[in-house]
Amino acid sequence: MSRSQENMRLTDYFLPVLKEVPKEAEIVSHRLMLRAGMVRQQAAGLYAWLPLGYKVLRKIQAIIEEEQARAGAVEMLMPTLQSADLWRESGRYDDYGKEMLRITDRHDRDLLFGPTNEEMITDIFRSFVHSYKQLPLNLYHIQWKFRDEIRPRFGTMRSREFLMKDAYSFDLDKDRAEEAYRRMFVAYLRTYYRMGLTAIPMQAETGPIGGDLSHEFIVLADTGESGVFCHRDLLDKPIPPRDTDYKGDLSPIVKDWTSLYAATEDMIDMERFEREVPEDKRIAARGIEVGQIFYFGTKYSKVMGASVMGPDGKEAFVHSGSYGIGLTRLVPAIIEACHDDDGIVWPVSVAPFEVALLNLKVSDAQCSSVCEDLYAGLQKAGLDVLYDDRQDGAGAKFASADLIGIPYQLVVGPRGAKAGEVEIKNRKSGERTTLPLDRAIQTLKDWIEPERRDRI
RNA sequence: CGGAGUAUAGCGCAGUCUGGUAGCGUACCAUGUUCGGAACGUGGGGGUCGCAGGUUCGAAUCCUGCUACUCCGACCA
Repeated sequence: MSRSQENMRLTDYFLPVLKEVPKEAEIVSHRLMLRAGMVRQQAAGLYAWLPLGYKVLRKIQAIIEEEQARAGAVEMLMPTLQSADLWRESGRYDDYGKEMLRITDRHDRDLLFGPTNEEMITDIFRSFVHSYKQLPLNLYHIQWKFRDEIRPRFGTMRSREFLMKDAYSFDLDKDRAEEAYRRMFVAYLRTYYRMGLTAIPMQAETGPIGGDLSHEFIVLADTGESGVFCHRDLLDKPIPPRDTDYKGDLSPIVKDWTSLYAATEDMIDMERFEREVPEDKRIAARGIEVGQIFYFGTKYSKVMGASVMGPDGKEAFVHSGSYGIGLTRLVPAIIEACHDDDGIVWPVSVAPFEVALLNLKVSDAQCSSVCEDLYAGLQKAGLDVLYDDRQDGAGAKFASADLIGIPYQLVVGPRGAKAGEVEIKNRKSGERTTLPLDRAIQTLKDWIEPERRDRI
């Protein structure tokens, strides 16, 4: 599993930071994403991902892929456009409503821009899988979806076009399908934790996708769109470790996480909440939904004829679930959870760069030569570094490094360069450490590597 | 989809009421002095004033229509 290493000199990069906030931006994550030059709105609910934002998106994607693989899901890629016929089979072509973008091609064939992929994956499954021996199977892809929201808002939090990971599990019966559900449940806990988020699974409505077992994963944030109620201890529950045996029984973990009451406002049973959660443990807050998992049984396999031969020689419709994570929503969700007055404060694991090397005086030969050596050394040490080699003054460099939220700033000024000293600033704590030049790289390495959360 | 707004330089805004050569800040280019928290001086470039019609000698400004975007509500990964 390789990390994306894309070191960069700022003078070669494309980072259009804004001093002023475009007036359309309402919530803090949207404002910061625009100011940090991460995205640009191209139309209502449609965003171009600029290099810095795209880099974060790819780091998020890499974490999701690692954890999906760990849980046994297999990655593939399905097209964005789908045939209407497939959706007529499931009956959803008429049910889905105006949220689904319908398209006609030159031959007058009805197409749609996929809002989700249950039909297509079921079609693929039924074409190739005919035996229980090929189960369990969990296929997923990370692909752009389109839902023609009545009112897109909050930047990429609720955009019309959005990038989503959607996984689909196939099992012989309900018990095995619930095992698949638990594998995704555990994978999700790990996925969000690795991104520096505290996400709480909550009972959820199953919505238009249908089914009878579902959890939403919610990150607490004041700007969240849904009201949530839960037990405080859920915030500190231990995350299942990387060596969790996904082939083993995961129900103790799921039971532990679901034993404490947690529900969104749509599902809340106030009486039960007050009965089960002691007053000092009650949290009533707002949250952002960053994922949802469903078990929906044979809902699609029946109507679309996806069945396998069982060990008993009988043909059975497969039991399925679907498991979504909105990547383009996760980016603002992380920012909502991780920012201060000066800008974004990225967790190391999703930061576009791990270190910002700030050359405070490019015109000073010694200062620049020290920076060049550090830049080469940091790359060699496997750190993801952005070198601010612009001609600007120190203040501008501090301000933009703070704004774009790089976790560590390695600050090199002419005075320090002469004395053989550099300074490291921790973006989150604001703490500054002055240390000898020759210890800078190793120190950063020692601080950063554990924070990547890729060994937990 | 109901309600409310906005549209003038990349971004933030003034100018519109009361029609008369389109402005400010910032960003950008050149240049000099600066250089540890978004430096300063001097000079410079950039706008069919959202679009289409109309009124008028003359429209950013008045009138009509359209479009786009934003906010509040109902809906949602």
